[in-house]
Amino acid sequence: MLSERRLQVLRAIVQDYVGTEEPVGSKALTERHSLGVSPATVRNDMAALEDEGFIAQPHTSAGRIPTDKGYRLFVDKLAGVKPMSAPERRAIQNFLDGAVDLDDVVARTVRLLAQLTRQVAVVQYPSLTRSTVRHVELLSLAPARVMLVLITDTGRVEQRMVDCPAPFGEASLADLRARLNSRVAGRRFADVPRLVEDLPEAFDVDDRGTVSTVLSTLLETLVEENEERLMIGGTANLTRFGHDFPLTIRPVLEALEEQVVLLKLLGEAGDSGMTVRIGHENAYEGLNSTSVVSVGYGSGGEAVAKLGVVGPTRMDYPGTMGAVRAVARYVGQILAES
Amino acid sequence: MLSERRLQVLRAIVQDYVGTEEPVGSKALTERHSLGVSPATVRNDMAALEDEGFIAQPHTSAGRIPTDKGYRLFVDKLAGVKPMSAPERRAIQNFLDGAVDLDDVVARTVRLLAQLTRQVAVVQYPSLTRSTVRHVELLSLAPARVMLVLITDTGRVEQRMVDCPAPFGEASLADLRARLNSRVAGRRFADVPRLVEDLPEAFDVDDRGTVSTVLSTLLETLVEENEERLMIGGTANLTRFGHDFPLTIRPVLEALEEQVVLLKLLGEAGDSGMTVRIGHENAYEGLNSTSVVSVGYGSGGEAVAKLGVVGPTRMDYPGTMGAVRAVARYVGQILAES
DNA sequence: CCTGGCACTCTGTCCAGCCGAGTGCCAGAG
DNA sequence: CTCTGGCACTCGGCTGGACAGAGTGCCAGG
Repeated sequence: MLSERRLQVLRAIVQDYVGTEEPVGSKALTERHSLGVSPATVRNDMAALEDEGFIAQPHTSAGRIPTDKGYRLFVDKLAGVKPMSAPERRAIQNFLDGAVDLDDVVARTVRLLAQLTRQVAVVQYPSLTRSTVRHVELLSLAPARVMLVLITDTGRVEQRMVDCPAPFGEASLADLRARLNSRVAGRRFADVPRLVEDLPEAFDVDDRGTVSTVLSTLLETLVEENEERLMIGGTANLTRFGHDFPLTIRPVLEALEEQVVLLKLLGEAGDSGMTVRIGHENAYEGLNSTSVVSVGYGSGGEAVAKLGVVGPTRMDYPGTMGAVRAVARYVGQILAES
Repeated sequence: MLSERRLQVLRAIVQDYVGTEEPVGSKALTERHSLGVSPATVRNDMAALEDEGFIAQPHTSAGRIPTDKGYRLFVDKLAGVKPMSAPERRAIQNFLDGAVDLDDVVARTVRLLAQLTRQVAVVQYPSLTRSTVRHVELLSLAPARVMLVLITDTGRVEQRMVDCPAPFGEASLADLRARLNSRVAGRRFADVPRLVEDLPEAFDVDDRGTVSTVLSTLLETLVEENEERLMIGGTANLTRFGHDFPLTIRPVLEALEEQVVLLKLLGEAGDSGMTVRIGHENAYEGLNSTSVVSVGYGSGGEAVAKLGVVGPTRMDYPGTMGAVRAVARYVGQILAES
């Protein structure tokens, strides 16, 4: 096991490297942190840390930089989450309070996170399946054409066109609308399939085909992967990545465009509490030199979606984690109010 | 006026520079294009073109590169729009045909444009004010809380929460819904303010306040600037910009994040036909080294919104213009069908 | 008006050499 | 057993000079 001082050395290395973006040497360390020992001792400690794989040298005779494993230890044991200051918290709240609808909430959240962390922000829309049905609306657009609109308690709205196999009268439509809402309103979307299973049976034979079509469109809308949406922002912050970034930035931008990749990334993160994935811990190759900090948010106790940031492994973990947590908390409040 | 040959020289310079990304010299030009004259002659022509401001040298004794003015002349006089090939057109159509709703249409369009042009794609959602009302829905969420949902003929859906000054009964709500739809359904959003002006008068005194509140929320939703949305994609293509791009890419990413800037940019472009803005012709400073190719699209004859691409001034104008035009045409078709 | 020739300019690159930061190891002190 | 100071060594990055290559402008002649 590593001695207390060696852990302190590691902490100092991470902090300095995050600050200066340059490999840190033994002498600089003793000058900037009062470790109470000489550079030579620190050198021995560094050699030990390197043996254990927590730090590495870019070249012989350069300072050390933390490895992914080093950051991991730092995040798990050596650093806490830095809480936001009171003015920061107020600013967050004010900024989010002005939103007019869910799109606006998500858009503002993305901007806010990107600004606070100076990194790329990712915010998932509240999941349909984990939300509650507020209302299902059916509109007749043509004799055999219906628009289906789903509204959740988090304010999310989805619409789908349905081409009916047979003309569908206004009366039948109203009937279906009423029956549907009385069964599912206030219930969780996840339960909807079960709740509407036998609905066609209540209708005339003529209408059953149409009712089934409408219901199957409804169920399709709820299929995971299709129903997940997200918004990203702050990509301009990628330019602060490093000096070599033509090669670094490219795969990251590509990953960000692939919503599937991002959704998977967020999906893999733990469901409760904050998750930090460092460098190679990310399954997607393009993100091997980035860290992802994510957390679930929701209107009540349960998370309805996730949000987080993507940044260089060399990031200010305590600060970033603090910002992510605070934003998630306030977004949850906003959603609960709406 | 420039002689025919000098225009050909300019065309050749633009083509070569776009292809190689390197300043082009007189010798290379005569080798790659059969101009029928010697390098020395071309040198004289180049000197003339430089005097007129169409080309420039990065340094003394380097080849020439086109200026913004040079590209302008190229686009206006020397190059046409390269039509898409039949297979390309089929691919576009197939790709867009799979969309399930408007968000999906826009998302697919962005991806498609980005892939075809290998540049950053920008697609504006169909403008509310230029669309036609398909339906206005009102949902009672609480005694004094109403959700307003607008649906356009282009498939766009907007929702807003309305806090009513007084409780509003189901009957009144149904009444308002019916009256509202009978007045505005099928009409253009731009006409809505005029059409609903006197609506409160038809209601009981008790309900007038609520009706007015609902209507003013409806009108606010239609205010330009708020109602415009857009989607961007293909930012990873920015990495192909140039070798120096830490500085180049940054302001572009920032501009892309500022939706206001982009909307203004698209708004300034001519309403009909394709618009090409080259380098400094763009009012926004961050985009001074990029060109923007945009065109309106719509379900019928009239444009309901715009789409386009943002790329380096050194871009393949004929090909880009061809792709943008073709995509706009097919998106229009898709919207007309839905 | 076009062409071939010529002198000139400038950039990018390559190489050598130097400096500085940082390391590893060792012997000695506490 | 741990810490410290000293010392030799390594290596990357910067500097300066030299060089080659590409391209230009100009001029005299066809």
